[in-house]
Amino acid sequence: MTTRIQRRNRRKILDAALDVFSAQGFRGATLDQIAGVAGLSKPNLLYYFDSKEAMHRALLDDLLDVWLEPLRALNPDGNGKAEILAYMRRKLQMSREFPRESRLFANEVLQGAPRLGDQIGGDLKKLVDESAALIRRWIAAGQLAPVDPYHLIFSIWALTQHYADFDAQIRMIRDGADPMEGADAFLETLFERLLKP
Amino acid sequence: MTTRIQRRNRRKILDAALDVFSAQGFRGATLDQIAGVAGLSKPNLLYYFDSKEAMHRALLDDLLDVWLEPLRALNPDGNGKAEILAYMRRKLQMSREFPRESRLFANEVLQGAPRLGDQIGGDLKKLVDESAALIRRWIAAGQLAPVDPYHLIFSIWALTQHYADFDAQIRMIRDGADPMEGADAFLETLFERLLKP
DNA sequence: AGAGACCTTGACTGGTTGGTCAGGTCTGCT
DNA sequence: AGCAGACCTGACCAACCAGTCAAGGTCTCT
Repeated sequence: MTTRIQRRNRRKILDAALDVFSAQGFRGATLDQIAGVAGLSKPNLLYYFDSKEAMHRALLDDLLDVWLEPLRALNPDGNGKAEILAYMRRKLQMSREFPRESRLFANEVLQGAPRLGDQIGGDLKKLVDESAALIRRWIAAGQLAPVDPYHLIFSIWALTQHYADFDAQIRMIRDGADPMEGADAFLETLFERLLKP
Repeated sequence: MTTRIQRRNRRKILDAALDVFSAQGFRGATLDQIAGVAGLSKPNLLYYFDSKEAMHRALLDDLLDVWLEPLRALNPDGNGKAEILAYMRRKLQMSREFPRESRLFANEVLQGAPRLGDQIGGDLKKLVDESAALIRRWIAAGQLAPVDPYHLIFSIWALTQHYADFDAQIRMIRDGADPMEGADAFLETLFERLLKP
């Protein structure tokens, strides 16, 4: 049974942990930092989670579901090009709404995905393989230009997540303007032209 | 004056540091790991570099020059579309040849570029601004489809570096096959279609 | 109100890490 | 050979860090 206080504090801790892990990486983050952001004492963090690693794992477990939802939402009966464009838009929207999650994921993968290897090799791979097969069917049906489906998926990931992951760089180059200003239109054009049969 | 031994050992240390920093991030890396990879003792590392941070800075200083060289090589008198495509090819080649450097850079930017802020805000921004102006001239001359030059540059960075930075993920999805297999052809098609006037 | 479970924390511990230092070894030069 | 300077290291230190624990505070339910 979980109490009201438990729910509130677990949420506060995970939110703070996401702040810190996504900005510093797993090893760079300290429990003191997380405790500071959460407004709780360090021993109290460890009352709710067994270890620093448990917090990280809890975040990653939640993350993968959310992260893959847009890909799962591809509709096999829809129009190929429209579906891919919609997928791209959803991914871009996620970078806008959940930049911390994007950076958490990026940190993890950059370091070889030591704590995420199983799920990437399992669930994620399966979903990507299925989506690739679906894209191939769309191509065969003439709804999409013939492009490699894997690279197509990777390119959507790369382009959309770049705005969240490299936010600091883009912001400095663009003098602090919203890094994603104009991104929608640009990506729309890019994929429109790439995919036109 | 620098001796032969100094040159050899500095090189060994920076190479080992690049290995470790790019795989673990700055805070995640330890001097013991670097010493192990370099085959030198920890105090010996500190005989050649004042601190852990000095090693990191030395790497970043070297890096930015190499990293921006392809962008500097844009030829204002060349054909716009051909120049951009050539730039993309050079960037992709760099991801292939220098994946560790790419990941070092990604780690740094992901964490807000705390040790690279000045250079990104200075040299890099200046170079990008100039390149963007050049791209606009090419567009005005009808050599290139009218796209936002900043987003065009970002898209090249995103797509090419993704193969180095997210290597672990791509490798798992593609069952260990060379992650960049087919990338050249895919990106060629993508930018060809995007940029055709 | 009172009992009992739940929540919180100051003080501590053992291990790790960046960095120091005194003294020893090697190298290149005459 | 012998010397000066460059190179190297074991032993050490202070700071930091994840995690523990006993003791005290708070909430909830009757």
